[in-house]
Amino acid sequence: MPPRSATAPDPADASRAASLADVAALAGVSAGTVSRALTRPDMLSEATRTRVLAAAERLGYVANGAARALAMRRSFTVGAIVPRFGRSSFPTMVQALEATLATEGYTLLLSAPERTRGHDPALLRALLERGVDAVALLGADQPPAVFAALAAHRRPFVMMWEEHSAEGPCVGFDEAAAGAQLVAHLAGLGHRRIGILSGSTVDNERAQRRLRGLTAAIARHGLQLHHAAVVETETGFAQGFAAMQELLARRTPVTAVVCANDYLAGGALSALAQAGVAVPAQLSVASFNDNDFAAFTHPPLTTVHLPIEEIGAQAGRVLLAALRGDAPPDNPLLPATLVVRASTGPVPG
Amino acid sequence: MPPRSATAPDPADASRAASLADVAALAGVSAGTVSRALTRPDMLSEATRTRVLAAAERLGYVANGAARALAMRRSFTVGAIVPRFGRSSFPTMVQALEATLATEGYTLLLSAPERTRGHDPALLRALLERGVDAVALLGADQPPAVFAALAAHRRPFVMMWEEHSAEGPCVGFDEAAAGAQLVAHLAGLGHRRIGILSGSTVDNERAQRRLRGLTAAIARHGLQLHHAAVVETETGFAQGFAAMQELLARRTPVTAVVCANDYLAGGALSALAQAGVAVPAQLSVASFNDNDFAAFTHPPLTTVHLPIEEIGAQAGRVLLAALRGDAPPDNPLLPATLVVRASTGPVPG
DNA sequence: TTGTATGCGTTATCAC
DNA sequence: GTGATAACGCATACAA
Repeated sequence: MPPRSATAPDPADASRAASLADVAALAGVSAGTVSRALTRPDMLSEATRTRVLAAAERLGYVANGAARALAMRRSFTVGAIVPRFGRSSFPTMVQALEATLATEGYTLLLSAPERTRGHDPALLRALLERGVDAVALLGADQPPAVFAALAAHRRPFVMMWEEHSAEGPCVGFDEAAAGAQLVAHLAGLGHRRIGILSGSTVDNERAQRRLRGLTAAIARHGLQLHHAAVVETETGFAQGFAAMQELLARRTPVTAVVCANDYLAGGALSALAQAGVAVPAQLSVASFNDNDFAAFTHPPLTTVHLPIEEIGAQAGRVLLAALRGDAPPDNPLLPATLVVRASTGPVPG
Repeated sequence: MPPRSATAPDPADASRAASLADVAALAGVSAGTVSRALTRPDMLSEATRTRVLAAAERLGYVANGAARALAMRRSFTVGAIVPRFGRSSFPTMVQALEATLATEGYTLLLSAPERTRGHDPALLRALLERGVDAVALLGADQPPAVFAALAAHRRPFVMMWEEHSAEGPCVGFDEAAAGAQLVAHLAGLGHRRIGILSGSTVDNERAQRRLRGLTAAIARHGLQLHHAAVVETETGFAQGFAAMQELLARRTPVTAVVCANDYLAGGALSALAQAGVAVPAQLSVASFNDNDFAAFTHPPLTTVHLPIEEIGAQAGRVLLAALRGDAPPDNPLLPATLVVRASTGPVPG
């Protein structure tokens, strides 16, 4: 609910923006005709259409979306709630979402709350008030009120970066399979003792799932994972740097480390370089690749590559189909790809 | 203009969302009273207020923003057009903008076009149709039609990441001063021959200004800049990697390289490490710091630090002041700070 | 093909 | 303090 305190920029400005009626007057037709000229050009005669269009052009007419939304009961706007937006790979995803929605005339209304506001149901409410036709969410880990509100307002929605949910359609990749690829690769190289640099799992289902997938795969391969070899930290270059320093300080006898993302891994590699630990001669490092610079660290990182942009694009397609009333598109888990690079090698000794 | 082809999700759904009238009926009051209960609680008697609020709660009432925008002639929405969003430091800036606007109840309507759509006046038109009360732009390098439309619709606007413009208020930092700090630092270390890894200047005023500032400072210090020592490339880790390889291949006798941002610099450092060039023993590297991981590369980068988030926050303040009808806030160029780290050192030999 | 009339859900201006 | 009532600007069903 917007505050009532603010004062309007031009409360009672004499010259307001041109309306349909203004255009109609100038063109010498009725308002209805102008409306049709703009939205169903083929319903008009060539002559009046060009006359109306010229008038609209001359007045610099821009439709009033609020009035249109009110009349049509739809806004051609899609809301997205993406917390912790500024420090992540999400912008890429969101841009892809935006591009896909734009193909059918939809505009993205982005809610990019800071962490603390991340799960505030008021965010969705704000979006609904804005009249969004559909909503894209990050993950399925939402307050029940969110799904209730979505259902009450009959708004199609999709959960991005999520595998499955009883609540509705999800777009994501198979985290467990991705982690398993990483672990299998390391196991194949002979590594038995593996460390993990995990993203912070508090209040973050995605980080939790990623960590679970890794530990499960490690167990499946009969490898060892000392809890002292798992460092959990916020995502980021700096955090990866510190986390690796922490891991080194603990002197756990791991021969390989898996990082939950390439920001972390980049920082970790820097810490290793600074500490004089040779990669992969003394320690192998592998990582999930969220941000596409894994290939350009030194040494280049072995990663599982995740199609981030594709999540946004696919999420857009899911929503568009729902908005059209079409059957939902094929929506499989997106495949993650193992890319072996120089940062992993055989066990030392 | 949205396409007319799409069909509504629930064209004539029997149970539509609760409206003011519904709440009024349930509470046994008039619609006007409900409106007041929601937006000016103090104008009502304690009794009716609680009754109305309870009714609204029970019906899960959410205001219709389109109707409100139509009646109030304002939407409490601010538009932002930020091209090339996915691969940059802009998300940080946008999140700060969003946070600042949220303090006064405004929502951000983000237009994040790909490069090719970046200067399309249709983007602004879409935002205006959506009824935004104000607009944040990236840079002053906009088609004239943009400023004309903004003026015609009397929409306050601000240009982010921009120093000065006759068109309106700008928020940015002093690129030339920042570059000068970098060059002065290198000159002080004895470097005479300097190379530059620039962002792509085609169609990018910010990259151009950054490059100009650097070359001017280099000239001022009487240093040498061979044109062969300037490599221009898209921003990104991968691009920095390739650009540095290119620079090395050219065998220009530079002793220091300045990178236009830390993504580029990170890639460049990786290329140097891979090529066996010691930093800074054989080559010094310094950089603009857009993304805050300069401290964690190996070696850590000497940078000028740019307060990216502050741009968004300040831009938000400028807009809010204009929306309030207040005088514009003090809006000085944001200061850039030189941070000397291990990647720069004296001239070899 | 075009004009007319009505409704969309709020806010705001009056009366009471 | 509260209830009618008139905009707000557009889309659309229906009439012409």
